[in-house]
Amino acid sequence: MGRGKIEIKRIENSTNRQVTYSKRRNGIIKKATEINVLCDSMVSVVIFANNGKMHAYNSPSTPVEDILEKYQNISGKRLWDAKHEELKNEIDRIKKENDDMRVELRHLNGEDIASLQYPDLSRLEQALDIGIARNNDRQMEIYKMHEKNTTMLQEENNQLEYMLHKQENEMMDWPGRNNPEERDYLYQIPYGFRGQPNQQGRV
Amino acid sequence: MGRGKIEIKRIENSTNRQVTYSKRRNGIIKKATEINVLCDSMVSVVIFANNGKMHAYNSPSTPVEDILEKYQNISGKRLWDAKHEELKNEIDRIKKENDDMRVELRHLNGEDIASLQYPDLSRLEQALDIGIARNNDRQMEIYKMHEKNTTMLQEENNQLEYMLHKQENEMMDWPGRNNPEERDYLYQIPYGFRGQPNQQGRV
DNA sequence: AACTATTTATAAGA
DNA sequence: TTCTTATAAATAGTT
Repeated sequence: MGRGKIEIKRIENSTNRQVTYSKRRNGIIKKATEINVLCDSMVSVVIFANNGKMHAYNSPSTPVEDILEKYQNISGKRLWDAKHEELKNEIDRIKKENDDMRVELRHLNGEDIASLQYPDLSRLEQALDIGIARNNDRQMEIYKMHEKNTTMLQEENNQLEYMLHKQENEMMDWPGRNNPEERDYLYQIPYGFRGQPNQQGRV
Repeated sequence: MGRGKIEIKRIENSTNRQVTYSKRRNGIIKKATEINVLCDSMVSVVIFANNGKMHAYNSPSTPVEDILEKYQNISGKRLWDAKHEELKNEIDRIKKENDDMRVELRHLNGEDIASLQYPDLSRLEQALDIGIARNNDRQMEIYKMHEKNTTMLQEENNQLEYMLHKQENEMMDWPGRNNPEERDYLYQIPYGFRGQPNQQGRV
């Protein structure tokens, strides 16, 4: 399209090439904007001239826009690689931490200790002893708490029984005192309403 | 360029839009190859159709080629994201594993157990007991080995002493038996040559 | 997917 | 570069 037909091969005349580049570059970018508008498609065009200068078109607000922008940025690839490298390094680091802990756990469970020698063994024993001691403390704590609760329940029970008997005695002088249904009434009162025993220390 | 002029705005007729897209897409890509050849420039064109399908052109052997290729690859963006996602998921997974082990380790060390209740506590105690037992076994094993080694050394010593006395007695009838220098000779024989005591069981 | 009348892009020239 | 313009190429509407 032009005054004459041209073969599609490198234009040797540098000035000519430069001019053609400029014209056709505009042409492509115009076409890109057009297809974007007409067909509602995302387009990205990047052209690097012979001299290194870059021109680009990105259809606006497309999901790829920023990504391609990053890539058009010279450091794009490196950024990507760096991110990967970073993530991989983190994985390696955590994996190592993981392995170390796994070994320690196995040792604490008494596995794989056939090769351990003295300083390590006694360190391990010490750790286990501390664990046992603290576990015992905690168990004792729970035991004491249970004991306390039991005592409290017992007290509650006593009080309950006392009230029951008091009620029975009082009912001797009331009408219906010989009616068993009425006497069972106390048992139907929900627990929470039967007076307020000390509730501190409950779990 | 066509039977009639069209306004550059979204083509509402879907079929029409699809056809126009297809034609113009080919046009742009043709132009891209042409400017690449004619002007020796690097070009990259990526077009995403409305329906999500992607077409792309990359001028061959440009420095950015492989970068953009990744993007122009249909799953390019998704691959990238997927790779990142994958790595991040792995990190999360390992981190979780890590945390679990850390908690277990702390529990075995008797830390953070103030909130533990019974089933867990006794399970922990059991694990610790097993650890202690195996640790003891190992320590006993090492102790026995030491004992054995000591016994062996003692035996060696006895044998050595025996040989020494035997030598002394024999030397009574030899010339130079009163020469102290000659009697010290035995002590200078390297240990390994003084007979062959049982060496099994050495560490 | 082909055709073709027209529009558009652009090669060459200024 | 930019403008001009003859002509090649692209493509809208049609089949």
